[in-house]
Amino acid sequence: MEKQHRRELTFLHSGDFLRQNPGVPDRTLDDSSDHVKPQIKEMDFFSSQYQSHDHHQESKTDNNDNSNNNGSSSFVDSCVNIGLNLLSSGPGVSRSTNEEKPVNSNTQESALKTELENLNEENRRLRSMLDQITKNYNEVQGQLFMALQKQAHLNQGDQKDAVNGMAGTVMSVQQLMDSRASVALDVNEPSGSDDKTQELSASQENTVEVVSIKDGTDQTSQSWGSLKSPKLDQSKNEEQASDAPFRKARVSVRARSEAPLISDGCQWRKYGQKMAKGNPCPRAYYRCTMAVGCPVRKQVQRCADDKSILITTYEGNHNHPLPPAATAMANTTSAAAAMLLSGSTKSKDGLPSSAYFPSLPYASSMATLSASAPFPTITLDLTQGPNAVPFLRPPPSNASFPLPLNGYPQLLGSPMFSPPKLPAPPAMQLGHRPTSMVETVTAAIASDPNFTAALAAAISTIMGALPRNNGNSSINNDENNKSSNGVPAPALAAPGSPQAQQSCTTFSTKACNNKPG
DNA sequence: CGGGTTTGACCCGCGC
DNA sequence: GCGCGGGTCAAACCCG
Repeated sequence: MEKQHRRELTFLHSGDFLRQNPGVPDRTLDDSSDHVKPQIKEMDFFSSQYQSHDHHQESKTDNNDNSNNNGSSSFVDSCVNIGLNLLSSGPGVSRSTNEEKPVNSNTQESALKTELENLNEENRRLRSMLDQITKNYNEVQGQLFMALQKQAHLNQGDQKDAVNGMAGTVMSVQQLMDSRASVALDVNEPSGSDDKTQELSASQENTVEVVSIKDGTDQTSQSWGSLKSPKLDQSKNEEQASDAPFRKARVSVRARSEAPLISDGCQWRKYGQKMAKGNPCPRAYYRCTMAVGCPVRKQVQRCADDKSILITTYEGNHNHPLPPAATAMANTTSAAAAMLLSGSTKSKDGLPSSAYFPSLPYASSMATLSASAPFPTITLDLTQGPNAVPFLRPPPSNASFPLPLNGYPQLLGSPMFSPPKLPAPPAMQLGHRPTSMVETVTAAIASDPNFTAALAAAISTIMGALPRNNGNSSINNDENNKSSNGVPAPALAAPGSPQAQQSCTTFSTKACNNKPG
């Protein structure tokens, strides 16, 4: 019976209103198995009304429930319209039926009562509808990612040889950060990766194809100034002014590769190089040159401990469409970043829990926060590849976010979904930017525990061989629910490099990373 | 010649 | 205030 709703969802979910329920994030895609909880936390204005009238409606409740279960399709159909009406007209939804009849007070009273009842009924229906839609939405989302994963597998199969592990390094930051949050995505190539692959070719279109929907509108990029030409200080100043406090979000990818540079689907221009303290290897600075003024920059540096590991750190938002190859990782990383920043998706420790990676049998998520880090950082450490032993780390004892992650709702330029979840802070309007489809999807993924699915998809690409068994496990609801409840966060990331240690949060597929000691 | 890289200088934030 | 380190700039250089 879900299918019937799916259609509605396809367009409904593009909006954010489904997301405005705090309750939703806790559920993941895979609701089917569990709870179709009638309780809807999301719509406050509904709930308030609902509560007040609930007793009235109890008798009717059953009817509605029945209709809900049985005649859902028609129900939903009508509800969609109703919802629209309701939004626009508020309390007057059904008023039109009986109004404007100046009568005596008694009549008015009765009329009001009738009206109230009607409203209550409608509220009930809307609630039910929302519930259904929410559920369906989650399901569709899950299916979507499953499909994407499958696609990724197929693609992987095609270019397995060429890509082999390389894909992992494919990445680009579609829209990372506006905020100071920093997300590190550590992707060390699977051991299979060959040294020969000098240029890591992006595995096209695998994975998160969904995201490949070009936005091109992203613009965002408030953070970094123009490409070179300091003269463009105007824009620079504006940008700085607008998001100076938020500009530090990052995604860093650790790839095990001998190649000096990772081809991630974007074009980069080197603008600087510097020796970093504590690392014999120089750090190179790159700017995205795929579009003029693209604010995205990246740093490339080899891990001091393991020079075979290439650490690529991305910063900024692309203000241009990305090739499929670039979008996959971009969205993953952005999702990670969003997740990090999304308070609701974190464990109470403020750390994303392992529950976020139920779909990664070989991945154990590590969430750590370094007090030394100037901003929250997520590190997805995938250095071990699929064969890595999956193990669950004991909950870290540290874990305490020095930074109020909730304070960065606009991360990744995903205002679309942020507002509903978080009280829209002024900053959001500040950095408001048109939300692209990509952003929307990304944000949707990110701000939801379902992020797991996205991550899984991307990682599947990265690793070049995602264990099929539970590609769909990504849609495990319970897991996510737990996570939001503060599941024992996995152990501290044991970043393989000093750099990684700087990161605040680390997700890793490595059993114990490449850390020698 | 245009675009990318190299590299020393400069700027800025932070800690002492 | 000073020094340090990270990040950026931009002239010089290289390459196709």
